[in-house]
Amino acid sequence: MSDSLVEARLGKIEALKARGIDPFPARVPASERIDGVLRRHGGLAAEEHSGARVGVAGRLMARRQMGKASFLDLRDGSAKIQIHAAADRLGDEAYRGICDTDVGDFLHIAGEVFRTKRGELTVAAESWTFLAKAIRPLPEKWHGLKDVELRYRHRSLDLLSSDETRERFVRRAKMMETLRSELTRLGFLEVETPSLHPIPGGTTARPFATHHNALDVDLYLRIALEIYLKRALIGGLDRVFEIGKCFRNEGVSTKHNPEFTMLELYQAYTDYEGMMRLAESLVGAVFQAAVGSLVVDYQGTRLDFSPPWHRVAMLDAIAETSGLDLGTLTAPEIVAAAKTKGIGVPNLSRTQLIEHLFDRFVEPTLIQPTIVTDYPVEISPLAKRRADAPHLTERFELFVMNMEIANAFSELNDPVDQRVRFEDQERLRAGGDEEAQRIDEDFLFAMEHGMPPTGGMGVGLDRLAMLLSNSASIRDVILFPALRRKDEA
RNA sequence: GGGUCGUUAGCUCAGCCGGUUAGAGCACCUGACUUUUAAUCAGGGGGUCGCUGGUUCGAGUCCAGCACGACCCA
Repeated sequence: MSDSLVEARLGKIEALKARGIDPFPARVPASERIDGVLRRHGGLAAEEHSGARVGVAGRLMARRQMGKASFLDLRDGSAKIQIHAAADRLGDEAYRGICDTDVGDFLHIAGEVFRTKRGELTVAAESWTFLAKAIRPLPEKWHGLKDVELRYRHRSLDLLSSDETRERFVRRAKMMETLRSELTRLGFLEVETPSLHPIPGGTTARPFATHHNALDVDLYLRIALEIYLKRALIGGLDRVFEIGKCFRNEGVSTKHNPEFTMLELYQAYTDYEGMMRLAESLVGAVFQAAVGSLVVDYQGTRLDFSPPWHRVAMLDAIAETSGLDLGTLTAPEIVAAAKTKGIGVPNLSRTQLIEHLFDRFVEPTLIQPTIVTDYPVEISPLAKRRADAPHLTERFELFVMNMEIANAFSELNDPVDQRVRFEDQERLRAGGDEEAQRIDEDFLFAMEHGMPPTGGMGVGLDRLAMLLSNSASIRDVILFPALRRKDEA
């Protein structure tokens, strides 16, 4: 087994100790990040010596040994640099010591920066220090980890051996940084709200349930950030946002992870039209920062995020794609109309039929960024009704590549209507719909003291990160995605 | 939940129609080598072929079940 490799490495640890060298020292000689060294000495010509001494610390990634001299590749979190170790410069004992290190170990190297005749910027080691020992070999240096299961289960190794994987998470970090700086610039305040909710609210989804022993109450991991953020907004924090994990006890797929990251923001004195403009500008800023362009390739499809995005009302989109003009048709009339067009549909409520037809005909067509507006009131219990069509709401969802990326409303701020909506949801729950929302009296109590007209939006950041990093699966943009437990032994 | 495919050394992969002791490259060990960069050259060690059962004179290979994963579908 691999144990022979591990045992050999453990033997090296003992050998280091026997020579009085700590294989895991706490102190590190002065060092600077490798990218800084590369930048500062980038102007050196081939075979030119800088005369400058530097200290660098990092992981040994490769070794090319030629007897009494070796080239090593040392990498830190910023970059990689070549080290030249030679017996005549280091002395025989130090050279033998550095030859005894393994790829994967951490070393500190001090020496002069020069450029080799082949043109590679290199540190000519004058002294070195052991920083930490690795007792298992790194993945294959050229192919890295190809088995996706290993990549997800052992992400540290994937990150070490794949520049593409690193780049995905760099882009994700730029996305987060840009969202925070843009929203802050616009006067939004970042807040944190509870993850443990007595009533899982803000959307329809199955929650994870847990129990607080000391308080002896059942609690749920949040499925959305919405309700508490609106309570903060009612309190006068009238431009707020939160970036946080939400949890849904549902299936796992290339587009779903049971815990995922949401951005939710609420802005008083605007509406869903304002949210459309904000979505365009925020997403644009993110693409500009992380990719440098509003036009990107995603899995072979060219996506153009330049504003304004296509906008279409839900029922219009259904009419365009299915040929079914639902108008004010009742559910049985819709089923009949579908039949005359040769479309078989299940026997559902009017709203469920709308959702069904949308999923079946419209969603597959939504490739370029598209804002779908005017959702039925029954499935939008927290959104304001359209004044001219009270069965519809001022709500939109952003779709890209058939994926729902964002969801936004003119927020319902009428506490009387909000109570009616909750009661409608409770009726659905009583009728067996486990995901229907529940009356939240604390939320209503706050709203009853007055809530300003508000636009709010939620953005699925993992999916946005997929688009930014050309990732086919949500697992590629989550460092440690949910996987089934694999029993050892 | 259903279908298809996959699982062989630490990693990347071969392994044909079921037939001797399961191979290669990287990594590792030994030796040579002072400008290499997937260094090179010579030699060596390393395997519960995912797990369990079945068919067979004989199973990495065929069959069934299970586990894990990927993709597609609901």
